[in-house]
Amino acid sequence: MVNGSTRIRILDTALDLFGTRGVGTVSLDDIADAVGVRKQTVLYWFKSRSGLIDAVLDHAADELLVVVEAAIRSRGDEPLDRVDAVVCAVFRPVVRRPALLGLIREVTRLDESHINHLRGRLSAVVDRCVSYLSSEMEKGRLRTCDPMVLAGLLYSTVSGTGTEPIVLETFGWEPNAAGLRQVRRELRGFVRAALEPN
Amino acid sequence: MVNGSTRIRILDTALDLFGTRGVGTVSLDDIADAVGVRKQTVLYWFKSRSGLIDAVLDHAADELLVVVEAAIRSRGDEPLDRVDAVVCAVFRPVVRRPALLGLIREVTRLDESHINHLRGRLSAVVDRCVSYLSSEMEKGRLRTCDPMVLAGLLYSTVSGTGTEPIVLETFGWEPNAAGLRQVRRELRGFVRAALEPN
DNA sequence: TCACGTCTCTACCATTTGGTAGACAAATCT
DNA sequence: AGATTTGTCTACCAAATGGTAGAGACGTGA
Repeated sequence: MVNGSTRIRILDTALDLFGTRGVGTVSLDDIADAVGVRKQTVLYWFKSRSGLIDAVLDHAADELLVVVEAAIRSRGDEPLDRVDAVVCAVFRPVVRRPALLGLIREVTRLDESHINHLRGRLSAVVDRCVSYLSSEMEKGRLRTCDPMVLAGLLYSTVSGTGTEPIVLETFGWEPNAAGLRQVRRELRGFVRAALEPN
Repeated sequence: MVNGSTRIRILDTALDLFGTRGVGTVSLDDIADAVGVRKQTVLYWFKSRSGLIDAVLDHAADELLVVVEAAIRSRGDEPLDRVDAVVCAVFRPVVRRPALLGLIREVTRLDESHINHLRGRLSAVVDRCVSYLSSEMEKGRLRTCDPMVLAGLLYSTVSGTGTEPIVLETFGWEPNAAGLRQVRRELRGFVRAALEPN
């Protein structure tokens, strides 16, 4: 594996295509064409379509973990600020790499083995988030509710907002840089309001 | 078109398959097998795959509209109760017909023509929701923010929560009737907290 | 009875799919 | 130099895909 560049180009391209068009509707030929290579080269680097999917999920998890971990450690003690930092961190790929969250969202359409693969990669962060929310609730610094379900709700809100520009457009929103900034502002306000202690 | 039953069975089955597995990964053969009929029978009732997709989107929009319209008209004057009623209404299909919201969410993966088709069917309700939120904000009975984006956020939260049980499971949630009731309870609390006037 | 519209079927077809086998060139090692 | 490993390619293949053409079963009205 001296020459990693082709492998990585395939991984990147596959992530983009899987994330924007859905895993199930992207063929090996599509990926190969986009990379500028033959399908058999893809199958040289990844022994099957299924293996490629797992590798791409790993790739995506890596990218996401770096961003989230950094945000979790940042910014003071106040939980609302901390959550806000994570929301911003997860929202950043929406602009910089829209396919990333789109791919994570594809998990619903994958089969058990790929689901468990991805779960294994993300479970640590997920557990950390849930127990953090839980401890802050006990201290009365967040609205009291079920921390597990709350984490899921937060994920749904952020990921849904980031991955469904088409839905936002239906609601009358304009898909440009200014529009994106506004969505982020509203998203942050929404989450903050939903979490403030009673 | 004396015998509508085959047509409707195809429509229902296609909605379930499209909604749970994604439009792009379901073939005409899959649908035909599930209905217990040959692919050519499907192509008799719907002149092409693309035509079937539009028809299924109509079917889904019909189901959804009935539910939402009823909820909008229900329950007193207080906007938080009204929104709550709509949230519950949209959440009901999650239990009764999980594929319904899953299909709506597929809109991101469809091509322009199908997107516009669905948009046309839903725009009336969408506009109504946005202007309702807007007027209640002016009266100071909802947290003030951009009503369009807020509507999008609400949609993302409810639909994401309903269509991604797998994500919720990753957060440690248990997928049974009691779990669903709890998710609904938390979802309602979350939305209510996010909307309360400041 | 006969013609006609309705409905589902069998028989194909061209294209695309994931995957195998192996040729060939360039680099690397001995 | 010769042998081997690495990376990409061409040439295939069987299965599945969306779609066409048309046969035949069925009931209904004249």
